[in-house]
Amino acid sequence: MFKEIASAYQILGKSFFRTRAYQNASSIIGSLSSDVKSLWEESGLDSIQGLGDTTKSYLDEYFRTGHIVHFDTVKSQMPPGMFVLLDIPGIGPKTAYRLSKELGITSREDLIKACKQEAVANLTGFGEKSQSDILKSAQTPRVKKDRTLLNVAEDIALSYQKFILEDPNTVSCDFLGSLRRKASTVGDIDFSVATTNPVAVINKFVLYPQVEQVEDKGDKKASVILKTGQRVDLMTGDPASYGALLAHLTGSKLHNIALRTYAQTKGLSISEYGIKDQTDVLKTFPSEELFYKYLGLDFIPPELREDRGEIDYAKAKPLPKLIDQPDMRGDLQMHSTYSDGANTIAEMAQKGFKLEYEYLGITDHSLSLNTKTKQEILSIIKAQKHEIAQLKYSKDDFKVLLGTECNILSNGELSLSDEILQEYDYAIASIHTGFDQSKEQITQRLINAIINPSINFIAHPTGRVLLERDPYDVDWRKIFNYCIQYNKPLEINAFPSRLDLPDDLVKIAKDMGVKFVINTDAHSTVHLDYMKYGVYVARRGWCTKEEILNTLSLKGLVKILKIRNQD
DNA sequence: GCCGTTTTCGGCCCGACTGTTTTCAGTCG
Repeated sequence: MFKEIASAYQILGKSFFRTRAYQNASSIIGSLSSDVKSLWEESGLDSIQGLGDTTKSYLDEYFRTGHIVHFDTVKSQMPPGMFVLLDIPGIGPKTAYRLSKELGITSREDLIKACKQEAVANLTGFGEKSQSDILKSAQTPRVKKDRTLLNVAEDIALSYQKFILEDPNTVSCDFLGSLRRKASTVGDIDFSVATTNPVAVINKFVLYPQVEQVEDKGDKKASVILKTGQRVDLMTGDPASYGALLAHLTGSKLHNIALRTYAQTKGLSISEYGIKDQTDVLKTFPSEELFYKYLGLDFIPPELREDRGEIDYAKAKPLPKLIDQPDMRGDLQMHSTYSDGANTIAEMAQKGFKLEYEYLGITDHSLSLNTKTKQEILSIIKAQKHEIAQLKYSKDDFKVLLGTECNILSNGELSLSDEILQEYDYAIASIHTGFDQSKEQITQRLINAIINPSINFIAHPTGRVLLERDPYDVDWRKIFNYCIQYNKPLEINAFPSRLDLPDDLVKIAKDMGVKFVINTDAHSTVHLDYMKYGVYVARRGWCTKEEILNTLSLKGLVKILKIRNQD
């Protein structure tokens, strides 16, 4: 909606900067990891940087009434159909306006017809080439999903990177954009290459066997579409000035804008080639470290480059030392053949040992007292404990814990009694049913679990499944306060389709004082390798190892997390 | 419309690529 109003303002000749403010609002809202309506309900949007009073009042109006009167008024002054055309790549506000105004086009189909009838090429300012480009673009079916899960994008990018590195002209090759910032989902897959022979590298780039079609190919950059549907962009740069190129293309867009605005206050102008001072002399930087240093800033890790205050922070003091994957000493949520896992407890444990963890917790889904008697459940727990006791490892400080993932039922109760829960070394609680309940109901269900002394932490707190299922409605500020009061951490679920809590809620919770555990929720030994994705989320939430409890030794963990049966 | 290390007015990120309008406008990232 904000993007549409920006387009309309552009046509109406409103101030360029006012127009851009609407584009910025659209970018800011689009770059949030959480749903803007949830944030509105939490805090009145004050936690979002960059939205001014006007924008916030429009959002407020929208969430209260379902529409924005001012927006309706503005849009009614535009030809109908203009906004539909804005979705077509290559068509911006001016083009959309002219096509809908002068040719009466109101749909993609109209546009295709007009191109075929040569009507577009006859407009002044348009020619045959424009017409055929527009036709092609309009006929290209919308991609099924415009974003890809981070782990999928990473796998694709690693193979592609290997291919690019085969070319002797490639000095180095890096990921860029949302992929490098480790965002939970990735749009385009972006690469940069440092080279003194960009043409050779670009020629290699387009020959990758997985390429379906080459979209653009110039002297400096190229774009292709893969058979799997993703768009991949390559940007090349000279090794001597590669630092500024990396910074420019890593973004985010909002970070770049903030960085350039900051540079201006020092009389400096930043581009992907380097930094110019007031005498217009370009200074170049082979590395990003030198680039940020020249600006008087602490090096900003890519995960923090989201314009969430990182520039002010890097100016004033060193940025927090973010948690790193080697800090992780254990994994506390996974499933075995006792529930829906593919591997046995022994196999999961063996893999955890190989990952050099100090401890690992098996947390099969809880059995229900509806289908099993208490005695049956207790005997299964006994069997699991026996199986764990038989495990032997070359290092005697590796420990396998027995936990359970207990359902928070729709009526707010837990699926197991306290008496049974106490048999486990620890218990985690999570919601698997009743997703559609009201915010009050879901919040209360989570609170019930948090205040229960048998529950050690809450797993995948928002319930979202990326690209598939929205999170349920929760009063997060209230939950975070309960977590602090009852000393209960929240899980950062590392499973790539969950990544839950989302990074922006992690930052809010962290700032309030909430602690976390990062777990894979593995359903097979292979999934235990997903830990890194949870670490990325924690990094994007500004977490140091101090906020993540499973960076502690077993002894420390037992004490802080109140793990049972560990004398 | 937004915002503050020249702060409540006056400025606002920077460049590549493309097509067409021979010098620039539109779109994109």
